[in-house]
Amino acid sequence: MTGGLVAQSSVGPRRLTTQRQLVASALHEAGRTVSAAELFAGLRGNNPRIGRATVFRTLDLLVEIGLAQRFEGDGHVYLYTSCAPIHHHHLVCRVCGGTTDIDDAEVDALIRSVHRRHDFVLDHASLDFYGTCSSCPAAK
Amino acid sequence: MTGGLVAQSSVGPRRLTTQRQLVASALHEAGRTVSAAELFAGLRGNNPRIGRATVFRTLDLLVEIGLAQRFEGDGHVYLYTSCAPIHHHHLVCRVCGGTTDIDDAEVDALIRSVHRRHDFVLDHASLDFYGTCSSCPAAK
DNA sequence: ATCCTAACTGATACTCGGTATCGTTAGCCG
DNA sequence: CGGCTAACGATACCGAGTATCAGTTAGGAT
Repeated sequence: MTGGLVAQSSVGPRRLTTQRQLVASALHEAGRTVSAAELFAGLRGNNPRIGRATVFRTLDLLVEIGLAQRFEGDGHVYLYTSCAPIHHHHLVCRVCGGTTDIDDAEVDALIRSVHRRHDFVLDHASLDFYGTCSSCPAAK
Repeated sequence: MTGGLVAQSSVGPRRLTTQRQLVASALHEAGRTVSAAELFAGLRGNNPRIGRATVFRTLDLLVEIGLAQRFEGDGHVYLYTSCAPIHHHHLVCRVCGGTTDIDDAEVDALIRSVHRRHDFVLDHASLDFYGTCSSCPAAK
């Protein structure tokens, strides 16, 4: 693994601040997809001295270095989930916000097939699927 | 086919207004994914008497009756494309905005497989893929 | 240990896509 | 034609995300 909260030459040094640790651990402890606003509200509850902008900035950073993944939420909201810094695909439940990893091979087969048949390069980052997991009522 | 611009009992009568025809034809003539704002700007150029809210309302309506499809744009923007009122999946090029239909069978196989293996009901509406088509430089 | 500097922060103002409201306009059925 | 009411345009509003900026602080240099 090459990244982390403290890194790296080409973009300038990064600093491990308490706010960043707070955001990262809050995201990790959530254990499901959460919105930036949700995370901010939770963090404010415990520690009033953290700014809204900082939460957005830190989430961007976490995504950039691969410690979080960003999803499209329903109403123009970004949702985030903590994840290992290797690429994989997700099933995202629209009801409970839970995520499940998908077998890469399955999806990669589709990607190859699509590429072969349509001359189209899929953007892996967006290959996440949305639906309802079995333990949720089909609310909506 | 059961829907159209003029329909239907259970939700009350719908009216075929000039604005709706304008929006629908503008979307159809675009021949690619467009944002509501883009569509609004184009329509205003030709006909100053059309409201922003009407464009949003009409696009919602078109999606509802199946004459348009909504995609997640990049920065919390909805993108729309005109389409036949039957369900199918798309490849959406992030560079040129073009769309290509995907063979349903291919995707349905993945859906079935995912459902069998993960107890997860995929929401068909969101099964659109984003990437770069072969005729676009990999800008970004 | 302390100093220095630039990365980082919180507060706040802003942008902008989408929605709600409301008085007016105009389909469509009789 | 006349009336009912869906749909309209203008405008105010909302809320997520971004930009700005003066103050703060991590962390390497001394």
